[in-house]
Amino acid sequence: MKEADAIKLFIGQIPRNLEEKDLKPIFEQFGKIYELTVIKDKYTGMHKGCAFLTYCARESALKAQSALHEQKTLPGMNRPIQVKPADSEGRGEDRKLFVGMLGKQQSDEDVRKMFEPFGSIDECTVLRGPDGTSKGCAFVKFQSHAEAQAAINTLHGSRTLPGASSSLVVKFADTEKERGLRRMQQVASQLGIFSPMTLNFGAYNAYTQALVQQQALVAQSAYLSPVATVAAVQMQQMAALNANGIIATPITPITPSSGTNTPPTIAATPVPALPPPIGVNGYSPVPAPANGQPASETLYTNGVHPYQAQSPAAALDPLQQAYAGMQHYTAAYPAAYGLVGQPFPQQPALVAQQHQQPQQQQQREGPEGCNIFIYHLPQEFTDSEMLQMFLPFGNVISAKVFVDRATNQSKCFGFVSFDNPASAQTAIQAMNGFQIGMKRLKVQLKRPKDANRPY
DNA sequence: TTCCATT
Repeated sequence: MKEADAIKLFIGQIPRNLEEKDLKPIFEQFGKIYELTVIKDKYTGMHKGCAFLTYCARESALKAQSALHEQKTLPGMNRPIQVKPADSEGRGEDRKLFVGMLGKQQSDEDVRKMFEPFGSIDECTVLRGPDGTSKGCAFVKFQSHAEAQAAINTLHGSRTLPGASSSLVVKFADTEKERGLRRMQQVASQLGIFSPMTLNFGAYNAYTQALVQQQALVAQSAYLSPVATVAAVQMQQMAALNANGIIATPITPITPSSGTNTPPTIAATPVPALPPPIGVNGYSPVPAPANGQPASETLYTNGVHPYQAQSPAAALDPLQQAYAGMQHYTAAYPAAYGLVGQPFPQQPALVAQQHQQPQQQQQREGPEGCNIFIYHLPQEFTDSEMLQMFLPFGNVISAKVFVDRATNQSKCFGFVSFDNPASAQTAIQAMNGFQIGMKRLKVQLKRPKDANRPY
């Protein structure tokens, strides 16, 4: 039926309204088709805009590739059709580079010229927005890993291009997994579940899993808007990542309620709506403390005692953190919070304090040495989330994210004040350099007001 | 400053 050395092709950039029967005529002209499958979402059945194609003859695949790949654009598509061996056919990894800090003016050709000396280039594309303006970065794929590595060695940081804010970045491009994680963060923040206690809990992961399955079912029944369907698909991707062990949490299968269920809400405030923990089985990524204290003592002290030096987050080597990426985020965040194994956040200490001091609405500063400055906060972090982030380290007097007056957008920095310097120091130790996504928090003592005016 | 999708 098919030759032993047949090649499975990946077909990309096909309109989502084209099914196998529509695609067949396009490809049949190059030979007899053994198998043609449009790739669909596992849960929603949504057409993903690409397909796999195997010809009976290897020769047909080669002919189709040279005749079609990047050669024509199907109706409704912005980019030319892709016809190339599927990833499963050979290795495609570790030879593609991400190039950052390009000037906005550099073209594909400019970039190609820069990288040509290091080897044979398979692809070279400057990333552009919808309006065609360069995003200041590019992908360059070499034929071999060694060539790509050579380019990194020579070019990375070698110079600063005109119009770029820092020196040239040349590194291996994100893997599929890393992309997935990035997307996950985006979705999480869009859904408003970015707050510290989300994503990190076993209970929440199980909850997410339940949501995913429900959403998928409901989406299939066409109850949901396209936006919600997309969300469901992305949630499913999150679950897939989860299942791949990136988030080291056991997943308990959920049987969705059948029949006349109301479409669940992906709520803006999911935390209070969380169901009881589901099948977490006491799993915790935090190692037992070495000091002989019962683990539960460590795990349940948030907001009650200042954090100890043995704080798992504080103990992490910053270099480890640099490579741990999102995994670090998911694993160490709850540790920093002392929240692992506890499904719901504690009563914030600030609430009680505000209660005691109802009149004082001012931003309160603690004494000198008690106030910390936090920079590189996630854009979507609010006062409350920052408060929660720092509660484990002591009594928080105030937590304020600075907001642009015109746009109401966070300026991504803020201040937290404690009632004693030790808490501030503990917070700095634990959270300075803490990685969230691709950024790291900068946490340091707030400068005294007159710091810049020595006299 | 991370893309267009890889059962």
